[in-house]
Amino acid sequence: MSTHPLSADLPTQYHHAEPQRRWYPFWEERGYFHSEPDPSRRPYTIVIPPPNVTGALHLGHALNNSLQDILIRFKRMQGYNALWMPGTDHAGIATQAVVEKRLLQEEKKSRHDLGREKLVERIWEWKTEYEQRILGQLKRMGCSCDWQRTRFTLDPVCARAVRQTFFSLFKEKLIYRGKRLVNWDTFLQTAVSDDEVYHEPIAGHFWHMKYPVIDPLPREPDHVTIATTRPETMLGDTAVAVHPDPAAALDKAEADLKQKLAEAAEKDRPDIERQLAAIAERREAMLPTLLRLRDMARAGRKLRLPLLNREIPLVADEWAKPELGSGCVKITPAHDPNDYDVGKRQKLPMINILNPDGTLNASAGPYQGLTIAKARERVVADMEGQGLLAEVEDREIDLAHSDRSKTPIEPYLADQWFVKMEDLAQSAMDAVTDGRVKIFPPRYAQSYLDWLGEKRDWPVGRQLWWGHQIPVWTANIGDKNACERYEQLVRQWQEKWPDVIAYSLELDDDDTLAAGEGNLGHARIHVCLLRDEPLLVQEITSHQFERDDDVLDTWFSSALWPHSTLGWPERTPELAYYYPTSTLVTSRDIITLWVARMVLTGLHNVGDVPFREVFIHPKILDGYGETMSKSKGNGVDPVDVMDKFGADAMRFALAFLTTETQDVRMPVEYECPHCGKLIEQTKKNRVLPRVKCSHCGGEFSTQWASRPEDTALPRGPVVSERFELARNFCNKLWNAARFTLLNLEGYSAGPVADADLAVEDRWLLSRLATVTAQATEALESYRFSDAMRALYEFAWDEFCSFYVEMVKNRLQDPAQRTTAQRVLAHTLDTLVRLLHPAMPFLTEEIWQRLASAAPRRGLESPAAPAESVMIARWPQADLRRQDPQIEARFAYFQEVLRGLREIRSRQNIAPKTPIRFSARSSAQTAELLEPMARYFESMAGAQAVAWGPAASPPETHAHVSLKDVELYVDLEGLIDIKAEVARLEKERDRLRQAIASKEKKLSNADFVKRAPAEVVEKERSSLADLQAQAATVETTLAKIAK
RNA sequence: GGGCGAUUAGCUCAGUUGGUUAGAGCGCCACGUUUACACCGUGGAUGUCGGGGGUUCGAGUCCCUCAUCGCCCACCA
Repeated sequence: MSTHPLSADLPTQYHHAEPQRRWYPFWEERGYFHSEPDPSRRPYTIVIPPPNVTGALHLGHALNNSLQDILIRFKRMQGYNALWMPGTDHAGIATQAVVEKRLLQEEKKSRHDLGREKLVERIWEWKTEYEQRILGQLKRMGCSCDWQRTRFTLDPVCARAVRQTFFSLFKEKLIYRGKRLVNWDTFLQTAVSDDEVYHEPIAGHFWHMKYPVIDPLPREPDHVTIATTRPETMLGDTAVAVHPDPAAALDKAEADLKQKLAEAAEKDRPDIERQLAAIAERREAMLPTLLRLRDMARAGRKLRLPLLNREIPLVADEWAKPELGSGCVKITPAHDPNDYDVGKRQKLPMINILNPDGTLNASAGPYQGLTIAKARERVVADMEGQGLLAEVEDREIDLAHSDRSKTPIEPYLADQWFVKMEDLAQSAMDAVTDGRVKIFPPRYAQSYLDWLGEKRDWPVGRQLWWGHQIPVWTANIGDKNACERYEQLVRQWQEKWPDVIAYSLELDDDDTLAAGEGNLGHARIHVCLLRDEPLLVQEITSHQFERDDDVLDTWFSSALWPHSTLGWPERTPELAYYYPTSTLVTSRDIITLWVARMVLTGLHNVGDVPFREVFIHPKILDGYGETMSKSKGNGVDPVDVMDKFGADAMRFALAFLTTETQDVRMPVEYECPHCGKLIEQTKKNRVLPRVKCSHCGGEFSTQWASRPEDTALPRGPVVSERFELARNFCNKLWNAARFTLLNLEGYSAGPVADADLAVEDRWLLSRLATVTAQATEALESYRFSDAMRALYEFAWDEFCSFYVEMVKNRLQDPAQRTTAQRVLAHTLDTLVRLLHPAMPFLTEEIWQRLASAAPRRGLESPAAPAESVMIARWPQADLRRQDPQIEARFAYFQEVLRGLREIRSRQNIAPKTPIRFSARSSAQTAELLEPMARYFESMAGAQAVAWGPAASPPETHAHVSLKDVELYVDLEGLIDIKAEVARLEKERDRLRQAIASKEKKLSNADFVKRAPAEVVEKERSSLADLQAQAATVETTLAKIAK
């Protein structure tokens, strides 16, 4: 139709770039993204999981945000007042680490060279750059966020919420000071969180060392043996423990093992039996010694800590397991969490032996100043020199490393602020168990509940500079009098600045704890300020209060996100209207870190849950099944995908892949900018800033390029064939629209009477009603893949492959053209609305073009369409149009059509050669099929000569057996006997096999007796069918053979 | 060590409450430019549904077990 006036403007391929550029500003300018509280309408609200400003978004984010936008657009079309609250997260350590790393690389400076203020300034610059980039990526994706409300977790609105939350928790004594083992990164000189630590097995040793007993009595051992993988920590030892009742402990261990043995599988038994034997042996060999040591511990006997010559007690504590090692364990309270507990129970001193840079401090005596590695060597050598090294075993150790610096982690205990979780956790658990918060898929509720159920207190401090600084000022207290003085002082301040200051006292657990340089434990008073009242700050600092250097865990501010973004603690209209929000869309790895904490802070601060429903979506994995992350280099920039395939294709593909159980595997390739060929992305090349094309040898840069010599190269985008299905679908839809538009000449709107509808119209409208209902239901229950699949199949297989083909004739017929146009326009209109949430740009492009070709649309009472599909009404499933009889007719029609085409194909009959056929079937089926005769002509070039039970095969024919229909094509002068015989023999074999299997089933007396009668009946009739088919095939074969 | 999930065509995945001969897309083979679309159309080939056991008249689907992979949590003197 190259002569059509519109065709020049309608290329045969959909070009995504132009519509993407055009329609986003169109929507934004009209304010469609913006929402204001409006009590007359129901709100639907989503708060974005704020992306980290660490770097650009990857495909995982693209998935997360595509789904949110699909929901928001869907609900907006359904008439909800839809708000999608956007924003970004400061992401504490992650962001600080990337900026520090860059500082080191580019300027060879550490953060200490720069100082706190300057570093934070640098991070803000980074944040500004990446926030822009992230928001730009979201816009390119078509996200319909209310940008006027964009928040950042460090902006004043969020900061105020953080401050208020911290203050009230502090005041309620839900924030307290405690000791916690921190993962100290000696390279970055900062603590890193547990999830930024990875374990790597390295070859290490297990050293057995002897600690002499001081003045052993007769019959007492003169030393105890302990074992360790970290011998240098002995310098911080303050006791050795032995079990208080080793005999009972051994009994229990034995009983447990026996229990296990009883339940164990055959192959595990030898191992358990070995362990049991070991315990028996131990009881024999070691129990007397352990009992004696226990008695010595009770008697308060002391050991001499070698090398430092410190006296340390032998204590009785259950932490020492008689079934392990020597049965005795060294206690280093300041460097091991379990030992810390022992230390507290036994009131032991706690000696920190480390400096922040990982060297040993003064507590290490002669080893002061050494690095840990050096100290380890020296300690081992010195112990050996004194004859105190009993044994060295080789052993593989799972050593903790910092994810940021790749250096080993040194654990030590430090003062930390904790949030007491007992009641808060319980409230969050209740919210899920009683259904106020629903989690989809439901199995994830389990991990949520399990994690909260442990009610572990939440350490909220981080030794960083980037974040919300903890609003606590601390003064050391010298003595009891000073304590009273301070309390009095604070009370005065409280009178002067009511509700702005709270305080707490931190007293030593025990005055006998060792104090001094580098050691833990002294009394302090803490004050927490709701805001930085200048006079008050001046006042407290003048009394030797110093502000805590640490900042809050980044999750502390994100925990408040649903209410802080709405203005809490102000009682804003937004908070009243939009809170609780409707749906949270996130990934499973932060259910505990984030989702659970939002629920508990929401309940604590606002008194209600933050959201009604949580949808947990799959994770995007690379071709190796690994999650995408920056450190692995396997992240894919959605912009690459959108450049090549378009935003609509990317969104549709991601939603199409979002099933309930399966992660999304996404093997990717580089596309060479020189030759256009694809190069597989491997573990090796995915981290490189430049890659050499294996086809043409040309070099190109990747997303990791930062040096000028790399960025100067042409960029090789990362692509994946997994988007092709969606890209092709976009094109298919575009062409369906193109066909419609090219055929709407002379279109006039007007009501369409049922009597005017052709059979294919009624079929299409019936299917459309069903698909509308399916898609709506699927989206409402977060079954994105089902929704996309239903629409894809309807659009492609039904609308394009059948309806469009069938309607072509009628469009040529002036008498039928009008109705055909109206149905066509209406269906495209509906389909475009259904697809809009997933494919916003393409659907808007079609919508706008359709608006000029068919300015009024609809079957019953045509009306002008909305000015944008984005604000058009979501289609209502018109269930009255569902017509099972028509659908049954079509099922037969499609089958016969397929049969005709199959015969044509296997007989190599040219498409233009007309054929004639007979279809033998029941009268009922014939009645359904007969009216379709003209479509067999137009769509398969086949003319029907006979229908019904009496239809007989022509002399020479090709045959195919369909459900309820025997189809014969007259092959007079056309037959390819060889092809037909081969085909029929194959068919015969297949039928024989099926018959045999059915007969076997039906000859099974149990089956006939026990299976429901209808199932048996179905099997019987199906067998009869198969036998009839087989008979026909046999006769045909016999005939042809002649 | 505990928990969750996965394992179905060469690849990536669907498969409702167990019930005819297990599906899709890509890829592959053959044919085809039929006036929306080659990012297309028509047809075709391709599966011991991870292994083993069990329940059942009947198992891809339910139970047990083993294996492999992934994720979460805990621990590692």
